Amino acid sequence: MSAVPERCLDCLVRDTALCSAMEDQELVALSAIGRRKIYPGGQVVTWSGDPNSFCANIVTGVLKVTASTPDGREQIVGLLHPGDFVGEPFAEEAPLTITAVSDTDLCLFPRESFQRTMDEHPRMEKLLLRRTMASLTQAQQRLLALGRRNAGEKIAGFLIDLCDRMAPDAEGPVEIDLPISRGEMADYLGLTIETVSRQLTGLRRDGVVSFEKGNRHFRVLDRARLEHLADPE
Amino acid sequence: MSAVPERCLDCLVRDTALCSAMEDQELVALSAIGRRKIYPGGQVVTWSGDPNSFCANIVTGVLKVTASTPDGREQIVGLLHPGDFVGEPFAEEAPLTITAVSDTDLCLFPRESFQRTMDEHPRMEKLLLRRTMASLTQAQQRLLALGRRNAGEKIAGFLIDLCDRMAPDAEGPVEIDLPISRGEMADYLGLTIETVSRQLTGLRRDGVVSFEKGNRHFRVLDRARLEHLADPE
DNA sequence: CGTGAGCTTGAATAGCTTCAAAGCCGGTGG
DNA sequence: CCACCGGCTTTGAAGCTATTCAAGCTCACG
Repeated sequence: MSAVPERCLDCLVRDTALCSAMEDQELVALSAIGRRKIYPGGQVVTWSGDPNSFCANIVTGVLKVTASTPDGREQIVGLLHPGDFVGEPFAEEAPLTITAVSDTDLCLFPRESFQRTMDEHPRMEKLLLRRTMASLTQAQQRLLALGRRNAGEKIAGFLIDLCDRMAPDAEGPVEIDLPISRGEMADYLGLTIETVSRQLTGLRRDGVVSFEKGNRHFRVLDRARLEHLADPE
Repeated sequence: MSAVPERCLDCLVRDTALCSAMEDQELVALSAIGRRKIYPGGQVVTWSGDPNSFCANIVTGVLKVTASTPDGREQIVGLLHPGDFVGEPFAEEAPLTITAVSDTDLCLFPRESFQRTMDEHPRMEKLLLRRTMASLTQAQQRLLALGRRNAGEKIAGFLIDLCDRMAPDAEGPVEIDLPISRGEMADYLGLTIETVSRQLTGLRRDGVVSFEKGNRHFRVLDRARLEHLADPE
């Protein structure tokens, strides 16, 4: 009988990824089929249309999930962070392209083995169901943003969401590092890079945010105003 | 010991709704907590923000699921048909507004009882997971449409999807009844009612579709062209 | 110090929306 | 059976927002 490997017991996401639904001794089953792999930033993890061989947990790093039109227009449909689950355990063909935004450490599972393991561990399956439901609700909120909000509202909403994720309970001015480039913000919000840039300089000019140490690092000076811009009534 | 009621055994969606994952004898558990209710077209089933008390299966009819901004802009994030599951079993508060588009017959379950029943019937839970994953993939494809496609592509794609749903394996000209109004198409595609109207007359003028017997009934004359308009390369 | 990728800024344009009015169609009542 | 009403839809003209195209800028890195 095999033991739970060290890489699981002291894993950074032991208590936030799907494995959090498992007792230590159950981890044997998952760890037996999982292996770690690091993808450098910019590298593609899965191409849309390829055979769908893997699922994964993110240990460190950020992934973007993208859909595109045949003529090359791109839409980022999701950004995934440490602890998040990656993939579609039931599709034969990968529906979307997945790319590492920064260097990313994944705990990979062959899709079919993962399905079997899930069958034997209902608590993990239940947790995956809850998370998938939550992802769906989030995607639905984003449908509203893409379909009905204008550029300013999209940008403000994006920054608010970032704050909530990075510093859920901060009071004063919040400092944030953007995980993605201007071009990726554009692909996330259904805008062009130029529109993103103009909206951000607008916010800076109005004193709502300030940028520092390069244009990836910024500070929210007036959160109330930002919230009002994101959701005007 | 109670028996499975007639309304379940000869239910129209016995083999397509979540119940299809259950043996006849298991249905006792579900039928014990479910009750049928008919909502007339136009009536709201759940308001976003209300306590999330119910889930349901659709027996007949069509529902729309909408999200809106505080100032009243609306986005249809999903259309649901007979056999589809409705609701979010894990949220305390309903995240979205659900409205009957046509007269709709629902098989309603109190949310908490439904959760318990699901715990005891893993096959049903598994089916719900599969369907939720599929809904997520569909929502992600719609994010691409809303974020990156123009009005003509949105309309063409919508009509193609309708054809695939209504007549998956038809060859010649397909006849379709639109389940929704122009205004609802606009809210589904992130457009205005006027733009939807203009695009549709454009398609008619170009001989791609024809409208008959009122503007809810149409015929696809040139599917190849419609597909090309939906996904140009 | 030079180079290049990523970002910003400006001007012109296109596409969708807004505002306004007229048309169509189904249902109701005379 | 026909006239009228009201909601939905179509059409037109004007306006505005975001895109496109084109420079120039910044900054990290060799």
